This record gives sequence, C-alpha cells and structure tokens, in this order.
Amino acid sequence: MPTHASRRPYPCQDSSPLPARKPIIGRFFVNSRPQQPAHRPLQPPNPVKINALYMATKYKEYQQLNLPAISQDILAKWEAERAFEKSVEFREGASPFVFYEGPPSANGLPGIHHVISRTLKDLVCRYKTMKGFQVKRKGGWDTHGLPVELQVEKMLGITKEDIGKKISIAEYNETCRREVLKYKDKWDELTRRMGYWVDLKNPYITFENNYIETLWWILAQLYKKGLLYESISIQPYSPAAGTGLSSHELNQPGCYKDVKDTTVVAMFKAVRNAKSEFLFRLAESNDIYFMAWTTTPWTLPSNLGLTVGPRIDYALVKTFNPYTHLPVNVILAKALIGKYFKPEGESADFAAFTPESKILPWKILGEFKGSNLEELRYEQLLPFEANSPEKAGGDPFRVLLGDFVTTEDGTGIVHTATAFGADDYRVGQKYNIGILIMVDKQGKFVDGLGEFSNRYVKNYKDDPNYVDVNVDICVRLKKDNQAFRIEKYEHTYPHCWRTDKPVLYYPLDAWFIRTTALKDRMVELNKTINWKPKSTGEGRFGNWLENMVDWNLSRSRYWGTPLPVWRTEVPETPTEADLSAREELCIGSIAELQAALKASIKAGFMKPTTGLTEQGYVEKLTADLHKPYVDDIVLVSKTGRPMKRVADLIDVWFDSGAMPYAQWHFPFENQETFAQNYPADFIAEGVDQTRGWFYTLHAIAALLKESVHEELQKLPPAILQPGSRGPVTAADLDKKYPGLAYKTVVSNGLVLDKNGNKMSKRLGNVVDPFDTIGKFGADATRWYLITNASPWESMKFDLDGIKEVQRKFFGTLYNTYQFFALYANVDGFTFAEAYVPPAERPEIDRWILSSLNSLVTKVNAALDDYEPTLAGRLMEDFLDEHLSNWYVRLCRRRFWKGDYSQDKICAYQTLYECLETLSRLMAPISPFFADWLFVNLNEVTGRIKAASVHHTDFPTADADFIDLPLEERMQLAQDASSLILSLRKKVNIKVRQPLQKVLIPVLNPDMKHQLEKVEDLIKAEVNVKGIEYLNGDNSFIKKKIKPNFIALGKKLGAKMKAVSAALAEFSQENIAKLEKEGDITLFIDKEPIILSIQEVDITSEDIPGWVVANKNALTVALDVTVTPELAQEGNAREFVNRIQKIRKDNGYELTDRILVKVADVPSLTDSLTQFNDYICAEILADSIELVKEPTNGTEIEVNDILLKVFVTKKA
RNA sequence: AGAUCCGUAGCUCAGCCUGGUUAGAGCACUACACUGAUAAUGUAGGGGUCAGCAGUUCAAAUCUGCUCGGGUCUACCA
Repeated sequence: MPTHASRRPYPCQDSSPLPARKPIIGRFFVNSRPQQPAHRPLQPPNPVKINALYMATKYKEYQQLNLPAISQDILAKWEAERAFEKSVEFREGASPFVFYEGPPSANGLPGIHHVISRTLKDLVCRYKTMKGFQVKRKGGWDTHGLPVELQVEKMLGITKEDIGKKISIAEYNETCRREVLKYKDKWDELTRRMGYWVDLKNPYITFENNYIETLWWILAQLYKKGLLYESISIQPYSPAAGTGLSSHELNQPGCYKDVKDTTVVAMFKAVRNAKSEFLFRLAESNDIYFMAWTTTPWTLPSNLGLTVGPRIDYALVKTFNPYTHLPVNVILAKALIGKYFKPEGESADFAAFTPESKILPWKILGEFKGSNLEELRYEQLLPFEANSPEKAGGDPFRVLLGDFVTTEDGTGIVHTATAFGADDYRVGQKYNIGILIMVDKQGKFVDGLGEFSNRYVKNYKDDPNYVDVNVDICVRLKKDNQAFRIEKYEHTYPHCWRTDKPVLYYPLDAWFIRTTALKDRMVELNKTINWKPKSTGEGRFGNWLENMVDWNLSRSRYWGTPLPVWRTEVPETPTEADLSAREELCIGSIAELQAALKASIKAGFMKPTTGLTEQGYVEKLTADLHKPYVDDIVLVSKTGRPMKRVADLIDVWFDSGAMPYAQWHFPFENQETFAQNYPADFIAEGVDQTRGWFYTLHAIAALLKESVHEELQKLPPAILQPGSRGPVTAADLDKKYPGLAYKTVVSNGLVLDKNGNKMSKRLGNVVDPFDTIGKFGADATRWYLITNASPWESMKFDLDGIKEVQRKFFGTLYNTYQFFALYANVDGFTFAEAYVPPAERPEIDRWILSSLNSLVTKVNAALDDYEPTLAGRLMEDFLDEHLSNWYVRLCRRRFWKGDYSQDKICAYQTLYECLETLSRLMAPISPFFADWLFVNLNEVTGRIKAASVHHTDFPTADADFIDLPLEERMQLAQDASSLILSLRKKVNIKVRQPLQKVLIPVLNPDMKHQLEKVEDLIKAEVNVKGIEYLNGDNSFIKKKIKPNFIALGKKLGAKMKAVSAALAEFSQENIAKLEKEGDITLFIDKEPIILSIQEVDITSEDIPGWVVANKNALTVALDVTVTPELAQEGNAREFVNRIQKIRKDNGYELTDRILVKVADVPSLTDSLTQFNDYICAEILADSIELVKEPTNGTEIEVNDILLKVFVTKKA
C-alpha cells in the first residue's frame, strides 16, 4: 500500500514563476503530432446486431453514490433490453462453456449463503461469456423429498399415518406439488436482484413427467446391467414417524443428542464342547461367561451372536458376580480388565470374599487371541417362545470374528443382533446366524416374549406412565446371574429430527445401485476433475470414493420419483421357490409403460374407465408418473400373472444427480443439445454437496457412460465432432464423454455469522439477503462475499465488511469517475480525438497504462484459475494504490488547468481507458456497477459498440504497454516520497513549505538512472527543489552490510552464524574494500572464507548530520533548513491556499476570475510581490492589489501572520 | 472415530507451495495534515510469544510430527 504523499500544492503545467522549479508536467507535455489511428481497435462481439445505441453528450454526474439505486436502474435496463438473453444470443455459434445449475428447493426461503454460491456461479458464467464462449444457464428446481412432505404435513396438521386415511395420497401429493414452489417468487426475486443471470423461463423441474421419464430410463439402463438390485439393509428408522431415515436426515443439526441410557454388561454362558474344552480346563468349572456390553438392552432378545476381534487379546478371569456373589469365570478383552477389576483385587483371597466385600477378587486364568474363540457356542441369554433358534433361521449363538471390534469401551466382545445394527447384519450374514426381529415397526416388542411382550422399547407414545423396559431387562439379568454391571451411560445417539425420538436401526427392504462395481472408474475419473480447492477432491471426495458402499436408493415416502419396478406378488413369508418364481419388470419409458398397460388390459387386469377409449385410458393413467397413479397400474407378467409396482420411491439425490440428462429429457428428445452440453465445464455449490450433488452427478455419469455412448452413436457424426463427417469411433466418444459429469467444481464454504457461528433460525443470526441487497446493493454484497475470503473457506459474514467495501472500493471508483466526468464535461472530451500512442504520452500515463495492463494479465490468470478472490483484490489494489492514490492525485492539475491541449487529451484518454477497462474487469463480480460505469462512459464516446458491458469482450493485456522498469521506478518514487514526507512530519515542516534538497545514496548506476527518471515527480510530490545523488564510493554515507542469506546459505551451511557475526563487525573500510575489490577474505575458525560482493547486501544506513529514513535499499536524507527565500515562497503558497478557500467558500465557478485586494502587511510584502505572477496564475486574478486598509474583507492567516483580504468576482 | 479446512494486530485477511534475519495490508483507535476528488483524501503512531509443544535446518510464520481450539463433511459401534 502507498505510504506516501499528501496533497501536492504546486502548479505544474502553466507557466510557473518559480525559478527554482521546473514545471513538472511540462516535462510530460507532448506536442501534437499527426494523429494516428487508434492503437487498439475494440471489437464488439457482434457489431451487426446492435443498431442504434443511445448517445449522450455529457458524462452523467451524480450527487452521491447510491449503489442500491444503481442496481435498480441497471436491472430495469437489463430487463427492458433483454440484456441476459442477448449476452447468450451474441455468442451463437461460439464454443459452448457448459454450466450446470444445482437445483435449489423452493420450499424454503433463500438465505445469504445462497448469494455466495450464486455469485460464484454467475461470475464464472459472465466471465466466460465475455471471453467469447456461449454460456447457456438452464435453471432448475428440486421438488421432491422429505422436507417438502414435512412442510405439507405441518401445514395440514397431519402425520404420515394420516396419509391415505384423513387425506388421499392424490390430494397429499397435489399439495406437495403446489407447496414445493411456494417460495419460487422469492427465489426468482433474489435471482433478479442479486444479478444472477440464469434462465428461469425454461427451468427443469424434477416433478415433471419428462424429467421422471429420463430418470426411469436411467434406472432401466442400470437394471439391465444388473446394477440395480434389492436387498435388506439395516437403516435408521423412526418408529414414532413410521419412516426410514436417510443418513442425510440423521445429520440434520441436533439429531445426535447426548442421552443417558441404562447399559448392561451381559453374561452369555459358554457351552462346553470339544472346541471350548480348553477354557473349561483352565477354569476347572462349568460357569464360564462371555461378557458383552450393550447400550440398547432391548436388542438382547434378538441376540444371535457374539463378535470378537481376531487379533485382540482376551483373558479368562476367575471372579465373583458382583450382584449374585456367585463364583464365575468371565471372558473379556485383556485391555479392558482394568475397567471392571481393581488392581488390589488381583489374586486376592477368594475364600475370604463375602457379599459385603468392597473389593472383588480376580485372577487371570488364561489368555488367548480372539481368533481362538471363533465358533465357540453359548446359551441363549433370554429364550422365549418367539425367539427360538428355529425362528432365527440360521445357526445362531456362536462367537464370530469381526474387524469392527475395538477395545475402546465395553468388553471387547460385541453383542450381535443382526436385525439392529449394520455391522451386526454384515457379520451375521457371513456366519449365517439368522435374524430375529423382536421389535415391530411401532417400536414395541412382539408377542411371545414373556413379560416384555408388547412393551415399547423407548417411550414412543409419550406415555406419562411409561416404564423403561430396558431397566426391567437389566433387572431380570441381574437376578439370573446374567449381568456383571448395570449402569447409566451417557452417549450420543441419533434421534428422528422430526419427532425428537430415538431412532432404531431396523432391517428394511431396500433397492440399491451397485456403485461399488464402478468404483475404480469413479476414482480414476475423479483424478481428472479440477477441484477448487484441490484438497476437497483429493481428501474429502477421494476418501469418500475409496470407502464407497452401494447406494441405497429406496425411500418409503409419498412425494417423489417412483421406482419403476413391477413384479408379481409373493406370500408374506416367501419360500425359496416363491422367490425364484417371482417375475419382475423395470420400465424405462412412458411408451414402454403404455404398451405394457395395453397388454394388461388385454389380459384383463386393467379395465378402461367408462367413457374412455383404451388409448385415452392409457394416456390418462400415465399422465402423471407419481403416486398414487402409478401404483394403480397393474401389469401382466410373461406368464400372465399380475404384477404390482414396488412401493418405494427413490432418493431425491438421484433426481438432482441425473439433471445432466433429465434437464433435456434425454434420450427422448434434445439429443443434440445434450451432446453439446455434456459434461459440464463448471459447477459450483456449497462444500456440503460433496457427498450430495457432487457425488450423485459423478456416480450416475460413471454408471451411465456406456448407455450414453449408445444413444449418442445414433446421432449424425457432425454433431459429435463438428467438422468431421467420418464415423465416430469408440475412442472419440470416450475422449469427449469419459463418463464424467463435470470438469471443474468449485465448492464454496459456509457462511457463518460475524462471530463464527453457523447461521440458524434458532439462533436468530440469519442474514436476510433481501435486506442486505436492498441496503448496500448487490454489487457491494457480491464484491464483499468474493473478496473477503477464498470462496471455499468458511466466511464470517459481517455487514460492516460490506460497508467497508462500499466505501473503500466503490466509493473510490465512483469518486474517480466523478472526477473524470466533472472535467471531461468542462472540456468536452468525448474520445473524439485519435488514440494517442502510449509512446507519445507522458511517463505517468505510460506508467498507469503499464500497470493497468499488468493488472489485466493477472486478473485473467486469476479468473482462469477460478480464483475470483485474488482477481478482486488485485483490482482493489490497482484502484486504490495506483489509479486513485497516485495517478489521479498527481495528475489532478492536468485535468483542470490550462487549455484543451494534447497533454490534457492524453490524460483524459488514459484515465478513460483505466475506468473503461476496470468496468469490464469487474463486470463478472459486480455486474450492476460495472455496467453503470461502462454505460456512463460509453454513452458519450461510443467507443465500444455494445449496449452493456456484459456484451463486450473481457480485456486482454497488450504486452506493448507493459514496461516493468517503469513500474519499478514509479514504486521507487512512491517509496521515496513516502520517506521524505515522514521526515517532514518528524521535523514538523508542512508540505507547502518548499525545502532545498534531498540526498539519496545510490548503490549502483541502474538505481540512479531509475531515480533520475522520476526525480521530478518526487520533487513535486514532496515539494523539494532538488535531489542529489551520492555515489557508493562517497565516504559521506555510512553503510551497513549483511549476508545475502539466500546466496550464502548453501555455500556456508553451519558457518553462517559466524560469518553473519563477522559481517556485523565490519568497519566502513572493510565494506569499502569489498566494494572496491569485489571480494574479501574472512577467517572463521582460522579457515579462510572468500565472500564476493554478490553474496552480501550493502545498504546505506545513515548520513551523519542529516535527517534520514530508509526502506529496503532506498535511503533518503532531507535538508531541513528553511532559508528566508524558502520561507517567502512558502508564504506565497500559503497565501494562494487561503485565497482558494475563499473562492470556494464564495461558490465561484472554477473558471471565474477574481479581483483581490490585500492588506499590505510588511512581513508578507516581499512574498506577495516576488511571487505575484505565480499567485495570480493560481487564483485566476489579474493582479494583486496591495492596499493600506481594506474597508471590509475576510481575515486570513498565513503562517501565523494575520491579514485581511477582499475578494470579488470579476464581472 | 475418520477425513478436511482454519488458527498471523482489537476485527477481516495477505504472506506459507518455493525457509533467509525489521511479518504486511485494510478496518478500528490516536495524532496530524489537506481543503478545487471534499458526505472525499493523505501522513504518522501505537498495537504480534505468527495457537502450543517438539523435530529438521546455519536459519522456521513458512517444512515434518504431535497437542489444543474452531468449522464442515462422513460414520456411528456394542
């Protein structure tokens, strides 16, 4: 950032009477030359289509910056001119840049976090459009799913059980269909107001028949390939809500709660047989028990196995049951012995043990690995008639091996109830121990479980008299010598997010997609995706792919895409024969369904309603592919049996993951459009979509690759490969459609409140995007969101941050424009003159243009790399540090002084170009303000034939403009000015007081040349008359030497410290010698080390007798002597300053000439006479009249001298 | 539990990939200047154990490991 300069109070270009100073800008002045054609022709994207552009003669000037008003005006303009549509139409025929819109669900209100991801999407699309691509952006709506259902239930005051009773499924779904787009208007409004350009007129909507038909086609493709199958899965299930829950739902905030449960370490009595004989020998007893811990005692009646870790060490321990005090031998993990037995009890006196004993005696009888326990048998813990081994249908009550067993808590032996745990089920399948489901879907025990029958395992009915059955189970075990420890235990347990009741893990029939079959392909393809940030792709997403399990697709709901599978019915408890005779059909299109329907009518399973033809009936039945209509359809199997639809709906994530195909109703129509818009070049959503949309898009693309190829091969080759007529080979297809849904994905982080907390309605810290945009405008909001932090980092949203952006960035840019407009209007600058080649412009113009083009290069690179934060910050720096703070400030006089000369034209052209280029650079991020700025400029000059900045091309850098040495020396000038000003500050000499000279030691000729070229700038900036350079060999300067660590590090290694110390001790003579001879020999530990001049950094540190400051290699010394001559000149300037203030106070126009009468104060007479010409030129007076006693007038103060002046406007 | 990101001034963030000896900006604060960009602008100042510990190295904000704190995602187990 700049650390320089206050106001430069000097005249520059007009004739200065100050003999000591060269007028600075005069040096830059360029005489008019034969005009040359414009250097940089600017091409509109499509000049033909734009006809009449509104032209203005004056740049608009404003009272003050009003960003919300600008947003509104520009929005109205866009809508009137169809600016968005045109921005796409203009690029017709250009290469497409494919963007997919992740569909939001419109049944909730949009929040500020939607603004960030949409800004990101929008800016990339706008940028690519300006880069010459055609970017179609089809909007979309996600319409299915549980949130919609719940909202509807809440609204109607019903629960899931009421559906089909109090309300028909048809009515229910109709309500969902209506409700899901409840806030569509709000979303559309946000889209408009934030300036998100997306096609909302033709969005894809996931509940539409065409959309569902594509989903069915995809499912049928998977079915054909054997990738869609049915199986049991243990899933979270909410008995209170009567529904299975997805893991997604379980991860709703607040679902995992800390609860206190009654837990028990149950004792399973081992059976003595050949395999277990070794234990019984060790124990010399028949009372051997496996100890297993559970936090869900209600699962114990369903126990079928005990699982141990094969590599875990277990011990057989002789002890007593702490409740019954009977002698027992227990088996548990050795590592967990300490949890149950106190050290002082080890090998204590067993004989002395009484029920009153505090310490339980114990003794290890033997140790073995878990693998030694495999296949041992035990007696069923809680046998009843309902849970007999026959009912389990396997070979239960054995010890199993499982990798999931740990010794972190419990006993290292896991009670395994196959019905109620995913791990349990998996290991149970492997060992064929059967399954017992002793709890029904209401969450209560089934009949035939003795005293526990029909009791709810948790208080699902909000019964005030509920008695915890878990406690009763524990009590019974305790009495029966089957419990070793019973205690309350606090742990986190998932709860149904709707009913707040604990979920059960419950076996449910489910349909799966065999994603694991394509795992390798998905992992490989993921490596080709450009992830922003990279780590999300490699880490979070990569790991997720590595640990992939089959996709559980089915949901037992009402409002969603139905699974298109019909099959013949089997009895409730089917035999193998029933199942193998079952016939099944997966429907892949409406036509297929209609044909099947007709067959069914023929078979007599379906009958056309009276008054309808068969065709009419078939069409009516397939007019809506939702429940309940599809469920009413009975089809006929090959063998003539009736087939009913499987009741399940599919996961809504499938809906959104299938959008690349379904949004175009592929492959039923739009095949060509699809071919050109697949895969996406770019998508962006919140990082929470990693396992959601990002995954489902990726998975479906990988699964569907071959089917897509098949369909595309039906198209004419020219569509797939423009320009080629030959056949499209498999390799060609593979290259273009590798089974990938997107090439670049940006995952943006969360938006937190300003204290870093997640925004939630509960905390009341949500930020309303409408308020924010209304108050600060979309531009400042967008700019803030993009530049505050990288999009993928979670950002703390603070309205003060937007205020800052508004003031700092937009305020500065607005001021700069206002400044330009003010003077350009006075001078009538309309860019009518030919473009002045940079070589003919003053150095400062060439500098800012160089800097501008460097900026353009960097911004292009940043945006190409999807780093908008960097791009925005670069623009901020340029605007503040270079354009406003240095260029405009230094050049102000060029704009308002003198005639409409070549120099002025150069200044206008330069500033104009900076503003115009900035408007185009910032257009993707802050589209309204950019357009406002662009149009304000372009309306007058008509320089670019485009009605909107969004129809122009993105700026590209012109290497000819870039002059790095020039940028370097300007930096030197800024640094030098800053240093000198800080010195002035230190000695309290105001900038208006001229000083005689500055000394700058130069360490090499190059530095001197660079400084000489900006000498005038520095002198003007700091109001010093001369700069003297001190060459390196001047003994006047005191120098400092230090090692060049980078150069010396490798050479010296460990000797670095010693050398560093030695250099610190160097005398001025040593340094001079080194400079003169180029190298010097040091002795470190008596070893010679030769240092060359390149291996050290020599800087000037001090100039004795002067006030000195330095920064890096630059040192300045200021002569602070104010001679009487200098003081007089200072007075003159002070005087000018006072008169200017009066002019302003009196409200004179810039061009008004004035008459001045001044009281003749002796101490000022010399100043006023000597600098008369200068003063008159400055204040636009013909002369200064010194009068003895002005009759009336304003009292002013010039360097502590009081006097009266009388100023009037000249007629 | 696993993965990942983050931790630098009161606040928001650069710098870290590629280690180099005075760690930078903006905001806020304090003081001053400027007063023809003026509801603007500039200058200066104070303010940091670079979360902590250990390691590698001549040298660590920067590389490595561990710990702590915060966020997110995933999983959830007796």
